[in-house]
Amino acid sequence: MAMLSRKERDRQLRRSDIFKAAEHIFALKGYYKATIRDIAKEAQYGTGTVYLHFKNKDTLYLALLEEKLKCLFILIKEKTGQVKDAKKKLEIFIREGLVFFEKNQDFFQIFVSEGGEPYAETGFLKSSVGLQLQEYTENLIKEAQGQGVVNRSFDPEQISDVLTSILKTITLKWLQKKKKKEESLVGLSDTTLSLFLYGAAHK
Amino acid sequence: MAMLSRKERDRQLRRSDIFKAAEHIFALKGYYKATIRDIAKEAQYGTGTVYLHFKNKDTLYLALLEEKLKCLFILIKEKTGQVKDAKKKLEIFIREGLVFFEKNQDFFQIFVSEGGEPYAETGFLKSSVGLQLQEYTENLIKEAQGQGVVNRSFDPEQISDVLTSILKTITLKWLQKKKKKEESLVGLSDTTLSLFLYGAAHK
Amino acid sequence: MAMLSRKERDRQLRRSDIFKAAEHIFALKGYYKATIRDIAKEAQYGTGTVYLHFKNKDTLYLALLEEKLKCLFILIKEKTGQVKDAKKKLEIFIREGLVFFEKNQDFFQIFVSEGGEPYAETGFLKSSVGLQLQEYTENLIKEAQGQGVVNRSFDPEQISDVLTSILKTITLKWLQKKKKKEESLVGLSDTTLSLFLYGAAHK
Amino acid sequence: MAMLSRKERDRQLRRSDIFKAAEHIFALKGYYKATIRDIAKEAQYGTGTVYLHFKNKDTLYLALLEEKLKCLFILIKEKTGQVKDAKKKLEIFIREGLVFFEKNQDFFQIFVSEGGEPYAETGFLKSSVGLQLQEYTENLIKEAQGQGVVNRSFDPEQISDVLTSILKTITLKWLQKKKKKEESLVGLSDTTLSLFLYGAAHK
DNA sequence: CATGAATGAGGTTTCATTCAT
DNA sequence: AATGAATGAAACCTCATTCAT
Repeated sequence: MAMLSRKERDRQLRRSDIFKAAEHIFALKGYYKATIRDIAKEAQYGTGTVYLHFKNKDTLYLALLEEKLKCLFILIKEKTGQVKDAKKKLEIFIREGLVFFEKNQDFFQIFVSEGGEPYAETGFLKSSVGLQLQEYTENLIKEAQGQGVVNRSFDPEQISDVLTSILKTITLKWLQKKKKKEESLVGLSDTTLSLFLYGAAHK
Repeated sequence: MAMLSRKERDRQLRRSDIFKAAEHIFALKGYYKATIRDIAKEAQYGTGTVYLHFKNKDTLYLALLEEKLKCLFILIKEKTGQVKDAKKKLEIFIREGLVFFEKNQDFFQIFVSEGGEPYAETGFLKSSVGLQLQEYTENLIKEAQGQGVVNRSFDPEQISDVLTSILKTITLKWLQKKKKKEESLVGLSDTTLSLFLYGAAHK
Repeated sequence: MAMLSRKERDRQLRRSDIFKAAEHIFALKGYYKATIRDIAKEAQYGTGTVYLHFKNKDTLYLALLEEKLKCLFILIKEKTGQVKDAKKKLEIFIREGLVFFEKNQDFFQIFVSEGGEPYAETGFLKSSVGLQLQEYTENLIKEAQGQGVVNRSFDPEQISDVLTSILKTITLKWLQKKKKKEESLVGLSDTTLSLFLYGAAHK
Repeated sequence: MAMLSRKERDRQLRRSDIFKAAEHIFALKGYYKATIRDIAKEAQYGTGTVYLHFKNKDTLYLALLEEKLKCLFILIKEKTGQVKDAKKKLEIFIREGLVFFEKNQDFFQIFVSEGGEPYAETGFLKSSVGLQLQEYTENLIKEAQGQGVVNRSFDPEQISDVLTSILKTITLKWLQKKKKKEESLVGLSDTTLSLFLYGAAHK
C-alpha cells in the first residue's frame, strides 16, 4: 500500500507539473494559441504524456479552471464560514479574493479572459465549481441584505456579479500598474469594500 | 470626382457589409471559431473579397472593434459634451452606454469576450479608440471629482474602469435574463448610477 | 453557361485526378498505410485540395469504391441486359468481369483487400452499389436456375458469392503470375465458366 | 532441468494467453484498430509484457497466423494422411477445413481480412506455413488429377486456390447467416464438395 | 521478469492567405 | 475588382515501442 500511495503521489505530481505549465502557458498565450506541445515542453514532458493525464486540450483547460476555482472556493468558505457579521464577511471575501489573485496571477489572467473561448460552444456554461462560487457569493449578498448591510431592493444575483466584477477590475488595474508601483494587491481591500458598499461618491 | 466618390462610396458599402457580417459571426462563434469564409458567405461575397478590404483576420477584427468603439465614443462625446453638471454627465454616460449596448448586442458580445483573443500577443493592448474612450471616461471622473461628485481620494483611472466594468456586468446579466423578463436595458440606468455612486449599501 | 460547364468540368477533372492517384496509392499501400499526403502528392496537388473534394479519408475511399463498382455494374448490366439465355448471360458476366479486372488492376487490388478495413466498424457493410451488384448477380443465378442452367437446390445467394469468389481467385492468381506468362486474363473466361458450372471434375 | 522446463512451460502459457487475446482483438477490430494495449489488457498482462514475447505488432500478428495455420495444417495432414482415395481425401479436406473454421471463428475473421494489411508491404507474401498448406492443397489436387478425380487440364495451383476460396466463401456466408439459421457449418461439407467437383450446374 | 508511464513520430484535418482567372 | 480553388503550415491526438523501476 505504501507502493500504491507512492504511485498515486507520483501521478499527482505529474498532474500538478502539467497544471503548473498549462497555467503558465494558457495565461501567456490564451487558450487557442497555447499548444499542447508548448505545455508539454514547459512541463518538460513529451507531448503524449499530457494525454495520459487529460483526455484533450479542453479537458485540461476545464480541469485547470475547476482546480483553481475550487481552491478559491474552499479558501473563501473557510475564511468566511464561521463569521456571523455580514459586513465582516464581505470584508473577508474581498480580502481573500485579492490575496488569492495576487498569489495566482497566471490563473487570474486565464480567469479574466474567460467568457471567451472553450465555453463559446456551450454558451455561457460556467464550470460547476464556478457556479457554486457564484451561488455562494449570491448567498453572501442575501445574508448581507438580511442583516441590512446591503440594500434589499437590489437583485442579489446582479449585485454579487457586480462585486465580482469590481474585484476583477481592481486586480486587473493592479496587474497593469504592478511594474510601476510596488504596492500589494491586498492593500486595496478597504478601498474595494468601501467602493462596493458606499460607491464612488462616498466622502 | 463624382466617379471617384461613387467608387469610394461603393467601397465603403462593401466594407460596411463585411463589418456587419463579421460582427454577427464573431459574436456568434468567437474570434477563433469564426472563419473568414463564414464571414464572406454571410456578407454574400467571395472569400478573397474580404482581403481586398482588410489585410487579414486580425485587422478585420481590430477594425471592427475600432469602428464600433468609435461610434460609441462619438455618441458619448455628443451627448455629454455640452453638459456642465458632472453628475448629469455620469447619468448620461451610463444611459447612453446602455442604450448603445442594447442596440449593438452582437458587438457587446465581442466586446465582452475581449481581453481574450487576438490581443493575447500584444499583452493588453487596447485599440486606440478604446484608449481614447478610456481616457475620456477618466476625465469624466476627474471632472466629477473636481465638482465634488466623486470622492477625490479614489484613483480616477481605477474608478473609471470600475464604472465601465459595472456597465458591462449589468448588460451581461440583462442579456442572460432577457428571455425571461421583457425589460429594456436602458431601464437599468438609474440602478446603475445609484450603484456606482452610492454603492450597494445605499438605503 | 459555357463558363459554368467548364468550371464543372474542371471540378470533375480534379476529382478524377485525385481518384486516379487514390486508386494507385490505396492499391499500393492499402487503406491504412496510404496517407492523404501520399495521394495528394501523387495527384500533384496540395494536401488540403483533397479535402476540397472529399470530406475525409473514409469518404474518399468509399467514393472510389462506389465509382469503380458503379462502372463495373453498369458494364455488366449493359452487356448482359439484352441477353435472354442464362448460360450466355453467365458467360458474358464472367468475361466482362475479367475484362474489367484486367483493365483496372489497381482497383482490383483494393477490391480484394476489402472486407478489410474501413468497413470493420460498420460490420460487413458493403457499399450501396456493391449491394446492387451482389443482388444483380444473385438474380442472374436465379434466372439460370429458372432456365435449368444452375441446379435449383443451391442457395442462389451462396452460389452467386461463390461465383464472385472464383472470379476473384482466378484474377488474383493471374496477377501473381502475370510476369511469367504473357497471357491475357480474359482468356481464362472459358475455364472459369466451365469450372463454375461443371466443377473441377468435369472431364 | 525440471525448473527449466517449468519455466519454459510458463513461457508458453504466457504466449498462449497473449495469442488468445490477440486472436480475439484482431478479429474484433482488425489489424490496425487493434492496439497492443487492447491485447495486453484482454490477456490481463502489462503492455510491455507482450514485447517480451513478440518483437512487435507485426510479429505477433504473423506468429498468430502461423500458429493457427499450423494447427489447421497439422489437422489436415493427420486426417488426410493415411487416406489413399483422392476423392475421399478431398471430402475430408473440406470437412476438416469447415470444422476448423467453425471452431476458430475469430481466427477465420482474421484469415479472411487477410490480403489486407500487414502484408501490404511485402506484396502477397504468405506466411511460410500458409505456403506449405497451399502446397499441400496443390498436391491433393495433383493426386486427384492423377486418380482421374479432377480434370487434368486444369492448373492444379489455380484449382487448389479456387477450392480454398470456395471454402472461405461458404464459411463467410454461414457466419453472416448464423444468427438466423441454427445450422452447423460442417453440415455444408457435401454441398461444398459437390459444388467444387461437379459445379453449380450439376443436376 | 513484468510493468505501464513516457515518448514522439506521424497521421488527419482545418483554415488563413494567395493568385490565376 | 471579385472570386474561390489551391495551398501547406501547424494543431490535435494516437499508439507502437522503450525502459526505469
